Amino acid sequence: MTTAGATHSGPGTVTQGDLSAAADATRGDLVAAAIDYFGLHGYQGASTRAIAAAAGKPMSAITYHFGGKHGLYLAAAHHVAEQMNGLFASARKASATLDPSAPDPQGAREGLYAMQTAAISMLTRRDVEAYARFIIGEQADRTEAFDILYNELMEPLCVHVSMLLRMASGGRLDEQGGRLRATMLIGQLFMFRLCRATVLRNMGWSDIGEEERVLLLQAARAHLDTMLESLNEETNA
Amino acid sequence: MTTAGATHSGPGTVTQGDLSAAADATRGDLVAAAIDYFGLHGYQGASTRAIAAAAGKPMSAITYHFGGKHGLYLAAAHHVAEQMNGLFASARKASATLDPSAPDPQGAREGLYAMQTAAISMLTRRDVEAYARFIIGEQADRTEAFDILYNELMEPLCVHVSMLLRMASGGRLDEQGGRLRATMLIGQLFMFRLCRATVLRNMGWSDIGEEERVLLLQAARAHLDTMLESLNEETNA
DNA sequence: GTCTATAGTCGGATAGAC
DNA sequence: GTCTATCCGACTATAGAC
Repeated sequence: MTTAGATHSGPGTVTQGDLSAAADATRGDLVAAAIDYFGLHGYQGASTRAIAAAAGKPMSAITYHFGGKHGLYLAAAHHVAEQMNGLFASARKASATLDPSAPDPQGAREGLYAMQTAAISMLTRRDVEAYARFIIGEQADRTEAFDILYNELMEPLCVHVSMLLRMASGGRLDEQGGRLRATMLIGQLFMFRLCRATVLRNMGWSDIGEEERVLLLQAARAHLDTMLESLNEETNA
Repeated sequence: MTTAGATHSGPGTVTQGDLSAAADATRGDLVAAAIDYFGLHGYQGASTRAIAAAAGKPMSAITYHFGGKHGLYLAAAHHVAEQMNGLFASARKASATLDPSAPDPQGAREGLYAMQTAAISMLTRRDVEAYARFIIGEQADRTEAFDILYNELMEPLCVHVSMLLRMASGGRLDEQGGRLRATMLIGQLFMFRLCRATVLRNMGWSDIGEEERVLLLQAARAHLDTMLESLNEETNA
């Protein structure tokens, strides 16, 4: 969503470029509000009135820009995938140069550490809370939005983690084993996002701050290390 | 919800006992339908009309028996906690006799295996799908239903797993460490329930059947074993 | 491109017959 | 206890002014 320095544009006083920039800003505001409301209240529970009001726009703006509630929902799904990928981008870049045909177990392990750190840093971000709930909501409905999220976000993420795991295990894991372990590793941390309220009360935490993130990262790393080492031992035995 | 052999009761032809039994059956049908609809569509997305229709009752039955939509929702929360506890009951019974003051690491480990097996067996049950989504929906709203689910289900479950973990680790885990690990262990498997659609597509599974459950249990056990062993090694070092 | 006003639908709650 | 009929509010979508 380019903001492009477009001020509020009176009719007839602006160039085409500014006009579409203003339209982009409107779309961006609507999508941001939409993710919040859809994530928190579900597709049906979120009203276009409330979303538009939160974005400071009239409801008819949704019809105009997205063709209706459903179109806005799909746009929100794309945005969620994009944002989440962005949050993982730097962690993935660190291990992007790894080549499956030239295994580097230690490099792969460090790539996994980076992914864990990135995941844990997301546990406190308020925007990610809405993203996560948006994703979960789709697991049951499985509309077009599910395909968007799966293809653009979940699949690439799982494939990457799975590849790192297989490389870090020195080839001890097959394709299926890698994907299974990747899912479990992701689930370990995802739990803290999805069941945040339960986890906070249960751990006696008031928030997931710096202190808690350190504890989590230590435990997550230790789990990963022991898992990889036990796999390697089996290989050596 | 006692079914108590109550047939359809015509007016004036039944005793009081049969009347309340029929009422119980009505309540039970409504609650069962409510969990389905609330779980799948959220609080707002589920309409009382649809719930009542699914239960074969008029909408006004909800007002009469539960005072309205909200009352039905709370009743559904109680039912979810009750049912989930029931599904874990036999696994918990196996380790209920363990006494923290007389540690039995091997017994505790077997208790954890039993809990893992119980959890994995839930991944295929359709009713548990609705339960799980019901629970997740509450993590954001945090209404009275959250307290019901937390106090009656999540808290006792986490405490039990945490106790088993601490005992199995030979006292190497402190209270906080036990709870943290318990959360992570639960999350590992919960992931397969919550993101079922994603996991199925990603693993190339069409369903989580006997074959898949075995794979999962093996991996989950292996994780638990390596975690416990690494904790014990640290103690011995 | 943006907004106001309006139409048509569906939601939950309630009253009252049986 | 159970059901039908009805009220009122909130929703999405749309038409049309600016």
